[in-house]
Amino acid sequence: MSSYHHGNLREVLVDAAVALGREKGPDGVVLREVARRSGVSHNAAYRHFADREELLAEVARVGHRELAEAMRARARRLRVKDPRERARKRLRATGQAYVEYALAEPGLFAVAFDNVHDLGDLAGAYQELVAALDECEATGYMPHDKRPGAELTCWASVHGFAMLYGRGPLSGTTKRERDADLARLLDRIDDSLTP
Amino acid sequence: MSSYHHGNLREVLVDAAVALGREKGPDGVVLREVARRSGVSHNAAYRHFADREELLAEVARVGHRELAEAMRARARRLRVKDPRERARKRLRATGQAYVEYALAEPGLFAVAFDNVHDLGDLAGAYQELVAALDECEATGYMPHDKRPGAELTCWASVHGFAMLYGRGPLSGTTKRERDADLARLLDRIDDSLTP
DNA sequence: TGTACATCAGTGAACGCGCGTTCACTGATGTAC
DNA sequence: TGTACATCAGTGAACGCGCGTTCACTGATGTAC
Repeated sequence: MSSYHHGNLREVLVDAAVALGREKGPDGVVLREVARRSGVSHNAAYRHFADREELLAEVARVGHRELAEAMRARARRLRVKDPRERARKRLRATGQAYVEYALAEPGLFAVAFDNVHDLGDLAGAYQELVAALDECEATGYMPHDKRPGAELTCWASVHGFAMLYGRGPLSGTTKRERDADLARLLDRIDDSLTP
Repeated sequence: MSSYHHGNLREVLVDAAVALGREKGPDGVVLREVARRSGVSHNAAYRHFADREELLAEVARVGHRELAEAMRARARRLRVKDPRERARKRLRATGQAYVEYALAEPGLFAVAFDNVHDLGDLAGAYQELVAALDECEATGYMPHDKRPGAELTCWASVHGFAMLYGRGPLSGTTKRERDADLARLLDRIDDSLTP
């Protein structure tokens, strides 16, 4: 299978780098280890990437994509008829997916978060939040005057939660308790956006 | 001044390490650089600390102390008579101080946050938040059923904000806009905790 | 169909860097007598 | 008051580590004729 001319070494390298990112976070994505895992000499990567940073950016892109997809997937699963109730549930699902992805993939999430060069890098996830909030407003679940800037307050809450319970000071919390805390956080977001 | 036997080298080392932490964050606290800045050979620190981690823990303690003090100072400055209004303002002040410290001292904040070994390390700052929330409840500003777990939702919001606008993806925001966004975040926290 | 040759994708050795940590040491200090 | 000596707080050299990156190279591939 492995001829001298590899053919798809680039993909293999990215895969290995992503795996390292998952396991060890940003500092774990080390060129020499990536090469080792790809069964290739330690400088072969330079045929495909200018430097380490370029490879890391590729890993970050995978993280961005996965996060956005996790959020979309969860929204898609919703089966609620009443439009306002649907909007509410969708917003919750969005936040929940964000936190759960960050906690399930702390390494990759950290790489993704540390390597946002353009805000567009987060467009996928961000647009999912925007859409959820738009739906809340459109259905009348959220009053118009609460709409401006709602992205930022929601994002901050949910992101902070992920940090505190992920690598942070509350990482020792049991899953049971953490789930309850997350539910309460989402309740409070609801409260803050409704009259 | 500097005799061979230094006398207060330990303090000098901690000061240098704190300065490095402020400037460059956790990875910047490097034993050899600390020694260089203290005008001492690179292994002298081993007379005072078992290893790098022990020194880093000391830097973290300074961060914890400063954060707590910043929060206390801001609460002390309040001059409001009406008890409920005072409680409300105090909670805001607490959150604002947290964010402002994190943004003003990103390096030290990161060291402090990364080196929480015991939750008690954050006791100073945490108790300040607890006290503010207790006052909100005691004065009837916050209904009793919103009290449980309020620490966590407040902390998450404010911490997430600091992350997003600090080193994070929103670090490019102007101070003017950031202040407005923070004010709105605090508004929403208010909304979420009041009937 | 066969062959010369340019191009491409790998290799292996080496460089320079900075780090944390350990070791045997030495100069300064304080204390017992 | 002076001196021997234990103790302590520094020093300088060295080790081993792993990294990113560069260099001259070589083997494989595809193409032009």
